[in-house]
Amino acid sequence: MSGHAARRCDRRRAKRSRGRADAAHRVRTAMNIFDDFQRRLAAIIARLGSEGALPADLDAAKVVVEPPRDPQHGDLATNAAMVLAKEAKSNPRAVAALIQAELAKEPGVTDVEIAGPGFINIRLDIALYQEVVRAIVNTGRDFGRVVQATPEKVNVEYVSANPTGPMHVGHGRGAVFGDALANLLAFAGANVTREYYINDAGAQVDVLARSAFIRYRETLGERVGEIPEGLYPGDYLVPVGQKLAADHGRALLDKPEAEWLPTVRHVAIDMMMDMIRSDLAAIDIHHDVFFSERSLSVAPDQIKATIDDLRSRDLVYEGRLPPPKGAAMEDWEDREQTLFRATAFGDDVDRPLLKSDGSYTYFASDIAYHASKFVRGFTTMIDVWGADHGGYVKRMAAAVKAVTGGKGELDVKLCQLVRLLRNGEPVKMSKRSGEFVTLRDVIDEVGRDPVRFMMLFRKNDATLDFDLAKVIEQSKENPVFYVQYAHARCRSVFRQAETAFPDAAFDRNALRDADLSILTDAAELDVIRRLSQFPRIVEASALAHEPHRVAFYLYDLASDFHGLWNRGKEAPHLRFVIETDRNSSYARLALVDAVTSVLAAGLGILGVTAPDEMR
RNA sequence: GCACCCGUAGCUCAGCUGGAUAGAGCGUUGCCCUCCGAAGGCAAAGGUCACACGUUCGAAUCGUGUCGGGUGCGCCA
Repeated sequence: MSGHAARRCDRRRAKRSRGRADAAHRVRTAMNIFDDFQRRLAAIIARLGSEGALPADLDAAKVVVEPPRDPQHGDLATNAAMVLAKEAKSNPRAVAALIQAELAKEPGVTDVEIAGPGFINIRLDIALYQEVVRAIVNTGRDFGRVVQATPEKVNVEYVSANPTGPMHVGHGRGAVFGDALANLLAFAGANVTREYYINDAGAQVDVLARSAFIRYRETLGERVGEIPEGLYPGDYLVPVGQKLAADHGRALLDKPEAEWLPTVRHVAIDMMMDMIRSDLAAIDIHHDVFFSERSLSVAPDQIKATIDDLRSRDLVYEGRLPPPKGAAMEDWEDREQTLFRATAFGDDVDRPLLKSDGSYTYFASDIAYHASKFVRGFTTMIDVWGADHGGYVKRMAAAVKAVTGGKGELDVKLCQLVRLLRNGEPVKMSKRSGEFVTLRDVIDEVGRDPVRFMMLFRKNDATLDFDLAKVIEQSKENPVFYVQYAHARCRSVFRQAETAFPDAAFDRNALRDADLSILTDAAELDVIRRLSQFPRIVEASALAHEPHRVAFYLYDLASDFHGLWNRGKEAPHLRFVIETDRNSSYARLALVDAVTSVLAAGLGILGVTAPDEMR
């Protein structure tokens, strides 16, 4: 399985607490002027409090420092006065005046003004921005990376496709999303484990085994005809049959199903997982842990242990369930069953743990699985599911609360459907015949980078149109190439520089000492401002578990850079490489180097390559 | 019937967890290559943020309700 759905209120709460924890033990490796001023502002508010100008111990939690939407308003804006006014029993503009006077004394601040209902707008010395460029040159691709003193252990479970056949494009979206999210959280300082839950225990893998057994008989010369209804018809099982024939000869043929099925199932699952792993490797996805559902119920039965534990706390009981209204339930049989008290944790109804034949429901296994995550030290769990499993989210969230005593946090990220198109026309897929467009087909046709980038260039909960023709188009219409092209152009500038200055070096050591004071043009500052925002984009997307924000940021950065590039056409003195002006060239190359690093770092988070040239 | 997701320019979508005059691409119109990569850039036009109340200094964003679209609703995973 792969699917599932989401949970809002808890997520908000989780984010707030996470934010506080982060601030407490976070160490940055690179400058973030927004955080910097956030801290300075907090200090000012505290100082005004201790001096009696403002009440002491004001709650500054809602104070933010952010870039104003309109650049006319300066470099930084804060809502501090408006947020604090009520608690200070004063009006916003009066509070603003107090803060304004203090902010104006801060180094690097050239102007502070009060605007509108009480915004405080701050203008910064250009030199401060120029130093951002130097900081990026110094830290390279680690600009924006966060190092936490005690990294939070995060488990990201993604893909988890049934080992019964090839992955389709929908799986691919979840796979890419989960992988980018894992990269992002790691970049933001978390200790991330990438996990795949193998659904190797249900009825579906028995169906897989029976399907493979037919291919086995076929390999041994039997005419099997059409694959019976209800079994997997795809010819990807032919190699499984061949493998069984090679290993067992005719030995399995005359045995009853009960005897051959475990063997066949085992071989089939292994081969399906090999195929899936290989497909994932083709888009550079590699999990740390492959967790077998079956392993939960063999040896010591962890599912039973989990249920027993919940029962001891009165969270499992025997009872009856009302039939769902509205949905067609003609075979509904009212019976007493074993139920998890999900309603005690916000779910709509209590949920069954045992099927009528006495075996565990999928949900029962999943509870034990998430209990295992908690036992292994993960308090933060992220599950990436398909949107068709939306109805499953509440019960899983309830289960995690129950099984972790409220200490574990689960965030389920749902990925909406992918519509596969070619030149705007839907690609036809027939599941019945076993012929459908697999993820591998798409990767082979368009390549890894377009698949990864386009899957991330949309919010995860919005449906995605994936056009096979457009994603390989090499034009501005295609964001993949637009961003990669910006990186290639950056590299091209350095090749140009080496030609213009054959005797010079342009490595980090040379660039970090450049005189950056000539970087004053509006287009240059646009790029630098954008660069300076990268750390807070990383932080915000990591907190929200939304890697698409990084993709959109990169698009904006690429756009700024292309704009700057073209300025050099109208205004030759703004060109990056000026043969007669070595100092200017060094400064501009430092800027280009910074753009290169941030583009590369961001693309790295998305798992997309940053090419040196694209000719 | 119930739950969750979505509704923003003609089209496809962003909107930094409540901020100031709501943005981008495509499409339309008009410009920019003897010049670091035109696979690029600049400009114009385009909006009742589905609708109605509410919360407050302030709402596309939060709450309630309505309408419209999607997904799901023991013994599938």
